[in-house]
Amino acid sequence: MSHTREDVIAAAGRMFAAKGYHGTSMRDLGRELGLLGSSLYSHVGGKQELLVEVVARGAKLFQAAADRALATEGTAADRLRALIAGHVDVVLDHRDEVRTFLNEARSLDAEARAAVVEARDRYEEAFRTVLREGIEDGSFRPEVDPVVDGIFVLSILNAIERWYDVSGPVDRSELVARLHRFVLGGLAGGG
Amino acid sequence: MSHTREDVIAAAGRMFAAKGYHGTSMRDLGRELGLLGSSLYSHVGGKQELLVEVVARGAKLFQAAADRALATEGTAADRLRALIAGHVDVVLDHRDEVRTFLNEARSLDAEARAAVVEARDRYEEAFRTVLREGIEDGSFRPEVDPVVDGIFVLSILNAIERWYDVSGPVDRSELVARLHRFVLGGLAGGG
DNA sequence: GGGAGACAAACGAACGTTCGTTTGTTATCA
DNA sequence: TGATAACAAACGAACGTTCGTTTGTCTCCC
Repeated sequence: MSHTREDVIAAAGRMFAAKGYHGTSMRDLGRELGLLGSSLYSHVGGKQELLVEVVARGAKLFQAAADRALATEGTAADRLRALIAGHVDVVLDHRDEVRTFLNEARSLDAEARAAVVEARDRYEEAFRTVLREGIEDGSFRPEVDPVVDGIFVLSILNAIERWYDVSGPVDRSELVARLHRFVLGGLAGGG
Repeated sequence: MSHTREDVIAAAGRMFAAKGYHGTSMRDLGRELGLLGSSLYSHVGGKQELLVEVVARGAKLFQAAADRALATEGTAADRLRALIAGHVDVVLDHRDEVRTFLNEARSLDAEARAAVVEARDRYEEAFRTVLREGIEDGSFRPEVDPVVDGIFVLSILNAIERWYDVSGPVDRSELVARLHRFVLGGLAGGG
């Protein structure tokens, strides 16, 4: 029973998400797969490369979800609802990559970290765009700031990974419904 | 010119906030103070003790702010506004301790980490209490869930440290005003 | 069909480095 | 003079990584 490069990357995602990049040694990672740390170098160039691979997968998942949501027909509010639902799906279905993407990017070397910053900005731009549309068509308050209020929305979404318990009392659809009410209320309400 | 224990803890707060606990060595920390790493042991028991001290200061600051805000006269909405403004003050005035408290607690050993979890829960309970009061007196929607929506509010607040730029275009009072509108809209609005 | 050669996967030991920490000594100042 | 602060050197452990070697599997040719 042999291991593939993808096995190693998946295990790295699990370990980095649970213990952090610096908290995970190559020997830990090997043990997770029933191997020695040194054996991982048959599949992978090094530890940093593993982090790059996991983070890249996280970035790609978010971007794909945003592209899908932006193609939604209907009002700006509809597209924002789609962005939120898509974000929740990514977080809950790919938790390890998401955690690593959100929390371990600072352990990347300069070049790879710059790519993450750019990917994150492109993703956030999707939210800013929808907010601008919603302000224009009157769905949202005119004093809404696409940048600042966009950050508020993303702050809530990016935190889900830290507290949400899949086997807890709140199921996925209730989570999305509560997010929709809170966020759209925050943007439209009389505050 | 001699250094005090408090100097070392303050420098540790700065370094842990900037580079993380694992990303900061005792030699780095000594250099920050013009000392050797080994010289720090004249003032402090060890690296882990430094983290405990910094995190404890962060926890204390948040709790004191919550106690003050809860003593505010007026409606539940007034007290929530006070909680938010108090949180912003703590974050902006004690950024290093806050960053360390929020991001580096996972590097604490089990005992100290348990204390952090408890402190955080006590702080969040202040928000849940105000939310319950606001639901009861009709300020907030009856479907508001004190736990889940409380997490939403705290997600926004805890993220401020990550993006807010003191010398940027948004000053403190505008930040607080935008937080108030967004959060109270999210809890009261028609969604 | 069966041995020879090629290949990838994994091992186990060792490398150089960095880490947190300890120890013993020196200098400073009340 | 005696405590305090800082230094300098060293410790053992852990780290990421490299190396030479072994093991198992697949392919090709006789």
